[in-house]
Amino acid sequence: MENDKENHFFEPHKRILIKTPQKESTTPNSVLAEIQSNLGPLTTPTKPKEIPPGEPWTPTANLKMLISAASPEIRNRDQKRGLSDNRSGILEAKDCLHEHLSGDEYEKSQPSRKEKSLGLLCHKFLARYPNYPNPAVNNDICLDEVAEELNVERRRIYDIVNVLESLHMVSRLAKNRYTWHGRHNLNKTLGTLKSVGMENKYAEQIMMIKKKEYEQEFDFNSDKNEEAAVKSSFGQNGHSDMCFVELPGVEFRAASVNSRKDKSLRVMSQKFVMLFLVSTPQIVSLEVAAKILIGEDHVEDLDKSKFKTKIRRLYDIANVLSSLELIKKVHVTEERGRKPAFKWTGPEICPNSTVLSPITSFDSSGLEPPQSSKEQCAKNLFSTTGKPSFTRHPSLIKLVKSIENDRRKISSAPSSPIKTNKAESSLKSAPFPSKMAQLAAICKMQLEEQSSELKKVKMQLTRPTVHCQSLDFLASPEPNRTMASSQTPSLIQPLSVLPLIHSPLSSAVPVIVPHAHSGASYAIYLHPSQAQTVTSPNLSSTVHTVPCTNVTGVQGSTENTNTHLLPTKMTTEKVTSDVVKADVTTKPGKALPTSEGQTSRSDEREATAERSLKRQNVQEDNNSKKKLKEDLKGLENVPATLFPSGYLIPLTQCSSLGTESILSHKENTGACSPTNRIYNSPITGVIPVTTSDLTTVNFPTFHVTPLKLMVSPTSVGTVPVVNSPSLPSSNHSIPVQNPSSAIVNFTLQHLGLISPGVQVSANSGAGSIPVSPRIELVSAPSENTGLQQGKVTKHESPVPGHSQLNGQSITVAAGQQPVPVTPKGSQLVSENFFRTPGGPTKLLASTCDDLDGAHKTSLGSLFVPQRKLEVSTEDVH
DNA sequence: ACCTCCCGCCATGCT
DNA sequence: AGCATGGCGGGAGGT
Repeated sequence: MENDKENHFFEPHKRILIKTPQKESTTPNSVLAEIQSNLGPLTTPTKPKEIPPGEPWTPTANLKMLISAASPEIRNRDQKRGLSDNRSGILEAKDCLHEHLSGDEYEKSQPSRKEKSLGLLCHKFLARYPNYPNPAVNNDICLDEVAEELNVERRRIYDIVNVLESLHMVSRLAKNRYTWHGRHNLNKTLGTLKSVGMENKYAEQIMMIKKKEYEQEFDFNSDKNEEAAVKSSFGQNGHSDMCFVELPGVEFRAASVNSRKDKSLRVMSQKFVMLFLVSTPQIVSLEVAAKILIGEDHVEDLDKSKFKTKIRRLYDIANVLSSLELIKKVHVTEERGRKPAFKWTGPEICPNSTVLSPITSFDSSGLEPPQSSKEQCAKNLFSTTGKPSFTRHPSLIKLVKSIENDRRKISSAPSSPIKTNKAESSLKSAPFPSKMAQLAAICKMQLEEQSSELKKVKMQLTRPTVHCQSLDFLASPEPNRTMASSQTPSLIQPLSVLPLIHSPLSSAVPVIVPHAHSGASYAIYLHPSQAQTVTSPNLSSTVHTVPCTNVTGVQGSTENTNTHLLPTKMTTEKVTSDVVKADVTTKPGKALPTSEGQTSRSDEREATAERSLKRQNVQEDNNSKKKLKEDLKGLENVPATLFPSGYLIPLTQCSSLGTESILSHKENTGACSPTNRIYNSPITGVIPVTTSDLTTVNFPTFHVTPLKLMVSPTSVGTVPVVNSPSLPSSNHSIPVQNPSSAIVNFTLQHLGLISPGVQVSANSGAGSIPVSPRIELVSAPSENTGLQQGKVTKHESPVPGHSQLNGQSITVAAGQQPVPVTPKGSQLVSENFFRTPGGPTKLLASTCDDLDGAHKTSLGSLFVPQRKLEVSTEDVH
């Protein structure tokens, strides 16, 4: 397989035409082997649709089918034979088939349903391309060819590609053509998604739903409160729509494509992934996922049909994700019964962070010609192309300038798809010692920054919410608690709260986000509503998360790290890039409710904006926009694009390289990410924590309690200790920490598993986790394994053995997995590559809030009521 | 009987 | 108009 992949490398697309006998294809993947410079006509060949079975003249078709059904290897072999024989070979092919099968059998031989499963198809698809494609090579994918080669309808290929696209493993080049990026961007993408998920408070939503269920079981207040809560959690508005989250450098190039509004499968896929990334146990049941996904759209109509449809779609997505080895099917056994669920087996990810890019960031500036701001937005802002110019912006000013430049570039940049190079970048990346180290460093930096920021925050009163980065610059104050906020609000008021905004600045909603993280700066417009929401006074919550801790402590050697380390100051100085964070754009206020779109491409953004406007009356936009603009100006010249509500708009920026650079910027911004997060969430009822506290430790704010959950006093008391934020990522050492500890305690107590007095603590500081934690972790072994596998192995084997776990049941409470695994080792490299391929691409949206997300996440985890779930892993397929 | 989810109709929207 | 996309849900295979 591997070999094949590599081979494919060069020949991403090759089509196998029946006509052509490709003897040559001796290579295992003969199919792939051919490289056709020409892809076939753009027009799609007719669907391969199945050939009517049995038709005499279509033996080949049958053959194909059979082959496709067969394992790739077999397939190849057969092909070789059959094909080699040649066209006439058709007969032979038949013969071959027939060898094993006689007439009836022959029919039977037709692929069974399973053989046609999307998962299997996806494996075949993935087998065609290397996990880490050489950017230098042609990695184009011709959908028609693939469909033909795999003997499936093109429709099915879309299903696969859409999911891959959601992970930025492929990007659309043009009509029928996609570019294969493999896993180079995966970690980054996942980091971004995690950040976005945090922003959206998915963890909270999950908790809400679980809680609800839990309550129902017990007949607590079940109905009333729960539903209300749930709805509320989803957003008062009704929901937050998320836009497709794009990464810099990986955007949709084809304008046409972009335009499509739906993308639902893509968006669903991203959301689904977010759920895993954000939830503590990292196990998400289809039911919960469907509810959340539906909820966003329409909480109210949970009609059955809709639910069923959603589930169907989730299965489709899950099959692809399973093929990618990012998730694995398991069953969660609750009192009610067994429910299908999936467990994340992919790499652990730090919010945004991800791997840093190596040090240098590139300036995008100059690259592209200016365009109108709209265009920029629309097209996305980041241009990837850039060359690597390093931009360290010591000061904001510089950032601003750079941003402007970027902006120009962007604007100017044609939408045309372009990819550029990148090989070099990859090379560059190579130098870095280890991604891990970098990551670790990053994490540290972030943490430090966060702490520092928190302090600052204390000082300051409030700040606009803008998610992220910008805050730093702006300065903001609030501690945030994202977590707290999330919890509280979510439960009660759900997301509506958004971010916030206390600060004076806040009034002016628009904020520019320097985008430190992403690298690109975004302008965000808040909806009036948001603003309102935001306003809540709140306190602080404390939590700050440490996103990346998990990274294992390794320090990064990278420069970045150092910079990050610099504590403080939000400022710009940190050159390094952080991670991924930047990429994601979040919605400003986003919280769930309102609007939401996070990042999206410009197009989407616009669309989203429109939607939101429609939904809500747009009123505010103008004002907010104006404000924003003003703010922006004030900040810098940076031109901001306006978008209605809550979207982040990238102001400028960098190309993929830029991304990194962007990151650096972000960093500059200051650890913003963490900080920002904090700020962002406005939490309502959260327990205020002093900043200092925050800085010091993560306090999870456990405010959670407010939730309707019934938290016992004791639990509450405990809560403070725990801090969620840190947990998630950090922890290796202390897995237990989870934010959820409080929850756990709560749960355990209720369950009677533990005495009230006992609580599981997850103190961040202490880190130690007492007994109960273990419980939570129980599942870990398997998980870890999975994770590791995923990370490490990813390359080739498409499917690492999942099966081991089969049948095992694990109790999971809520813990995250502490997997030490380094987050993507490949990242560095990949990023580089990334850039290359995507070169010119622009990012659409980037989200900032990683940090916030982290907090949220942790919060979310806290809540999770799952008291105990038994998870049985089974291999699927 | 339920879980999965394949299949392909048909709407949508770009060319 | 034609074609590329992909939403959607009927209904069948698997257990």
